Amino acid sequence: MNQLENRYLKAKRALFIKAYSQKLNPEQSRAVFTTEGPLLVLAGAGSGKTTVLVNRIAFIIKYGDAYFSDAVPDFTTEADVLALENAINMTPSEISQILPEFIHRPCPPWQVLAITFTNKAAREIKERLSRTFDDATVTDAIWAGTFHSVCMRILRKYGERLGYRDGFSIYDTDDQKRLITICMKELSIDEKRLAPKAVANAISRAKDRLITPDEFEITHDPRTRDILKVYKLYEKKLMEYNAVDFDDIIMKTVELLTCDAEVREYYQSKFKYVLVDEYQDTNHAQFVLTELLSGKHRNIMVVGDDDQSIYRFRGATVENILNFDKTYPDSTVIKLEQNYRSTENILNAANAVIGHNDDRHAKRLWCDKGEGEKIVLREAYDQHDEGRYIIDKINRAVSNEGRKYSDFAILYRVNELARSLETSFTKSGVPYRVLGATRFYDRKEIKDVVAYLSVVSSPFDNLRLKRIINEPKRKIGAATVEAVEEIANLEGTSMYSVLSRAYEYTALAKSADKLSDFVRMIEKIKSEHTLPSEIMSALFTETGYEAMLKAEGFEGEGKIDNVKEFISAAIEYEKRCEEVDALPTLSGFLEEISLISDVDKYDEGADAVVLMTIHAAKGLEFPVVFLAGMEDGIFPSQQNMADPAEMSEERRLAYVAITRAKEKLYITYAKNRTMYGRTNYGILSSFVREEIPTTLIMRDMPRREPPRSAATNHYTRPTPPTYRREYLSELNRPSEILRPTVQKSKASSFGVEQLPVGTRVNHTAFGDGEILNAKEMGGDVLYEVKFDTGVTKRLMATFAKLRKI
DNA sequence: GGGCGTACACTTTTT
DNA sequence: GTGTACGCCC
Repeated sequence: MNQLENRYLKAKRALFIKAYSQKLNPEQSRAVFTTEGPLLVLAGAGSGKTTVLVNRIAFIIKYGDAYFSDAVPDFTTEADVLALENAINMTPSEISQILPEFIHRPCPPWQVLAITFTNKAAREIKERLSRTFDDATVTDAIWAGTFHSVCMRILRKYGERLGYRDGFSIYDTDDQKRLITICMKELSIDEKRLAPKAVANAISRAKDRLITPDEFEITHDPRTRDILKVYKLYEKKLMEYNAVDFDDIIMKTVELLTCDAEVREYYQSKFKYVLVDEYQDTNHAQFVLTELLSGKHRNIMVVGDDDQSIYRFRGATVENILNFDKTYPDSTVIKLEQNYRSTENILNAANAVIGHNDDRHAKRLWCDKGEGEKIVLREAYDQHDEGRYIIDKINRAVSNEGRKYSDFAILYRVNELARSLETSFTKSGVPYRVLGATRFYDRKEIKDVVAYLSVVSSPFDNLRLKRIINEPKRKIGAATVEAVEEIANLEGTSMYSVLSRAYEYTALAKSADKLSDFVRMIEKIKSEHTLPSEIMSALFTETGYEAMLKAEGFEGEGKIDNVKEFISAAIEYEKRCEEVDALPTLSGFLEEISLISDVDKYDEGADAVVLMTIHAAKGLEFPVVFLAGMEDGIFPSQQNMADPAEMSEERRLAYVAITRAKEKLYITYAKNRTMYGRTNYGILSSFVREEIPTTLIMRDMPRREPPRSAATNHYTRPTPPTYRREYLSELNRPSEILRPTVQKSKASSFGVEQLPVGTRVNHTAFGDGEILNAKEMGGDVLYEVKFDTGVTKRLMATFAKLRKI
């Protein structure tokens, strides 16, 4: 390389860094500009990982590999180089005017693939990119999606090469367990000796590791023999039913890319740049998948934090991130250690805990935010006392410090803790939402509608057919269904095919009318409608499902509302398709709803406290975090306390929990806790007791102990918060707040204004509803409100800011 | 074939 | 404490 070329490259690099890294720190800039070759970015919690991902994609699309390629344009002259060298003194905007003229080698957006774990993360990347590119077609062309959605896109296109037929179904863990139970029955394997759940888990772990039934190892444990038998039959049935489970979505895509050279070549050429988020949580199958997809150009960038690997129980292997530099000896490794989220006290606590783990990439988070407040530790008498304490702290901060309810998150190790917390919240009237407790798509009525849709979409789906063939009751009993299944097995056809020819079989003579009616009904709906929402509406009424729910009365009404909400989700899906000029299809809609989770729907806009597990909170941040149930046996979990590898994972989970907090962290634990109907005595978690330095902690002592009536479920009013004027205006709520003023409620002997039964009201968290019942209680009013979402809540007037509509 | 009563299970769960 | 799954009986 001659002198001129050297100067050219040097000047170019300096300029790019100056022009494009204004908002980035030096490590972040390096990660953005290192576009070529394998790159590992170790991004600590809150270190601006998404910023790097988004900027890097934008940089690649705008400038491609120009910057780091050693190519020097032919036209480079002494004058060009001088111009570049002089440009270093220019302002960034002046530079950006000059640069594109010199070096401009954009990468087409469809050559970029960004893989995340959650839809939320994918959506965030797309949203931030759309702010960079005015042209929506650019953002739409980038493949940014979850592992599963990316693979489904490939499978929908080439799945037929593996034997899948149009409209194949996606089985969730519930369907998977059902099918495994069916297989075990067929194989006469005793469910008492071998739990279907354990088999499901074993098969999932095998698929995570790309182990086919042929490669499945039988150990000295006799149960592995049975597991293998089930695995084989399960696979056979999945194929027959034209269905994949969640693990198949990855595994079958790997199989396709491995075995089909044409498909592999197509995608390997297509994806010039591959970016993988949350790499520490990838399993072996996902590791191989990313290897395959990036195999040709080798421009693979992985971002992650080995300290935040918390899905080992689902097959994630931290080794993928720990060994990346060994897998790719020519890789670049960049560490992001500056944290932009939390204060020093919080970070030091997190660092202290995670420091007890070995076998990790050494790194230490730092920040320039200052010490901040100490971590508040509170011992509660029991779970009710714990709930009251948390609510009291929230109410005080909302009244006195100008906090919003949405500034608070309550995190816990197990969903079970949400139960008692929810009771406390309902009584207090503080708006709250529980994430992940009962998932919308896990509701029976929704799953039934999905089953109907699956039958319409794919006639081979026997599992879903069996779910709804007699729901609502059509007098088609288990014996008939079994006979149909047997015929289908003998003929090698689907049950639906047998149903459509029911009169041909003497064995079905008695029920042939009913079976034919069923098929005729499905076929009629199929022929009359094409839009998912129309099919759903037709199914809902014509199958008699709606009538069945109506007959259920009160509870059925809620279910009807849920189905209607589900239908509106389909309408929204159709609208979205229209926007991008795509055809709305039933299988497309079914795919979308199969691959969506609760956290994806977490709406940061609503002003309500959010309750969720630590797992669900990963990737999120909150000004104030309460870490509840911090007792040995709960966190760390009893089951994991003996195993060092599991303890490391618990510790990483604690690290994730602590680093969610931006300004203030509360840790609470209860001396007595009733769980699953049993009361246990608890002591403070060893993570706090032994690992967080006491200098970072301030103990908040209860005023008296034990609190009066703490053991009973009695409601004790928290200190009445004084609401500031500004608070009301902040909420931008012009209409009257239907809450007695503090003065009024103190003067309880005069009673409080009580809304008549039947009044329509609005609640910040639960939406609109109707008052079912109103009862005076201790100078306050306890309302029972049925919300339009179907839930009925009991709320105290003083705290539930109900607004008359 | 449907309804009711009694066991039993119950970490975490991005998809 | 609560939800679900299965078995028994009508």
